Amino acid sequence: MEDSSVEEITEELAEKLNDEHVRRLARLKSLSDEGLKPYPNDFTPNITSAEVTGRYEKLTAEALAALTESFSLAGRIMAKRDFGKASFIHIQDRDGRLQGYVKKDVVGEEAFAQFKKFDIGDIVGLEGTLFRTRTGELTVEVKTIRLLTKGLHSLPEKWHGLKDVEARYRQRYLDLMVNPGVKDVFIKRTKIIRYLREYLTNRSYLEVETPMLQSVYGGAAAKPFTTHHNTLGMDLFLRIAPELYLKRLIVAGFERVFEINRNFRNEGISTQHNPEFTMIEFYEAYATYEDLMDLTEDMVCGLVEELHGTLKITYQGEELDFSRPWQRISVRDAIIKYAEADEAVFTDKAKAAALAESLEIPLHKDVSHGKILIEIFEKVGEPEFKRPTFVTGYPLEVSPLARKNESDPSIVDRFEVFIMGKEIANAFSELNDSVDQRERFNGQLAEREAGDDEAHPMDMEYVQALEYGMPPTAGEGIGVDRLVMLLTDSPSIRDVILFPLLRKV
RNA sequence: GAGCCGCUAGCUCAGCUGGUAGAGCAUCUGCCUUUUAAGCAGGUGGUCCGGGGUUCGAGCCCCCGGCGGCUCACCA
Repeated sequence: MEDSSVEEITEELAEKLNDEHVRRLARLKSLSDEGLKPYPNDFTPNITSAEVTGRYEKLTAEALAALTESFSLAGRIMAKRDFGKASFIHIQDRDGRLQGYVKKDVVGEEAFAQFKKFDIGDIVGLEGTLFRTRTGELTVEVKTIRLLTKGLHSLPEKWHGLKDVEARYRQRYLDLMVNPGVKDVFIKRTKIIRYLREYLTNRSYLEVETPMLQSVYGGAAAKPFTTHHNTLGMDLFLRIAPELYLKRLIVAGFERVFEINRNFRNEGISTQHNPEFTMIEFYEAYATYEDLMDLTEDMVCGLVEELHGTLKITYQGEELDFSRPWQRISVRDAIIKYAEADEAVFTDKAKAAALAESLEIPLHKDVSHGKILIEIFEKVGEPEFKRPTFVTGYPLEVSPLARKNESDPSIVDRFEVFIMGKEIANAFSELNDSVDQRERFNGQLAEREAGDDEAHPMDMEYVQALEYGMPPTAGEGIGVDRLVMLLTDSPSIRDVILFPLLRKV
């Protein structure tokens, strides 16, 4: 029972594995044969490396020598420098690294002989007191050290780390283990999400969860993933957005709800797109899209300041200034300005189509006027908005869930936020007129039949919910991954998703 | 989906005009009780992404395929 988990190294096995793997298995076997439990779970550290550094880094060598307190730490051996009868190791735990000094005449002959069989990559538990080395490094003088888990592979190189991009994604644990900074990105990601959650919670928003498996998908223009429920014998979609369910909850009377969760869109993969990505969507009754502009500025600026201590940050070598007020421009003005378009394109669909053609924008047959305009905007306008910009005045036809503008019925009360040329947020005053909503869905059906397979599907149950009365409401979605990219200076969405989707090997 | 680039030891990378595989780190042996990319001396380690082809001979040239990155297209 003692070593049942330690494999015998047969010739057949050794042939399959590389030399290092075989050597480490042999060491584990040998330690186990000497009576060491190979995978113990009875070691409890009482401090972490960062806590040690935080508390004792400033103490002089003399002050440390006077200290009698003993500490126990656990972590992975990241470096080992042997000196015959002594050795320096660095162990890494969740919040940092700390050096340990293992001396034969301190730990004893037998323990030292065992320690010699420990390798870089092994997880150990150690106990000892603190001292400062001649070169000034705060170090644990190790009194006892135990193997907690054997590592059977050598770690990536100590100096260059793990560079191979594919390996970094497929074996993210190695990336996180050996590449400095990667952990920080994901810690920041968590802080960002926590900030957003607290910000809305403090404004009396209720965090909810709505279905990811849906029999009718909606809330965005995108192609869905399909799946199947065996017992119900029913095909289902993975949601492309939570929108229609969150608004049902506004009908229900929650008045302020939000959800932070994954959406799934069956479309291209790029540095800006992962098939599953995280959105925060929030809905507030008795608010308008203009209220949400203020909220967005306030929330994002607060976040940037909390994370960076300033509103001026650097993204990929360019300065990015979040200072308020953010620039505002309408789709119409952006097209006039950046496409140098004639006003007639807004009233004359043929002229809009001609402009699109001159910009080499491919359009399918029977495309709506509004869709043409938005395509033109995306081509010429989007890349221009480096600093945070609210774009308003979206065409009705591309906004089937948004409230019509009162003075211009060809547009809706909607904005998107662009930063560094990328869409970060999308918000609007919600359409709460059920009759209008039904007509808009019918319009989308026509678009679908005309060949737009991302047109919004009809959702009669949603219309029925609106019929019971949804208070005037404004709602917004923010692409969390993209926000994290900006705030962690990451060029690819895969840098901010722990396990991005890859083809299977 | 298209174009370009990449894939060589566990990791980071060299490899000329086609001539039979190399370095550093890791690892092994020896020396070494305050080092930190420890040091010194000497070793081991390869499905050169896979499959075909050309050639006396292919890591290198040609064809097919795989995986990844970037750009473009679609999308957030």
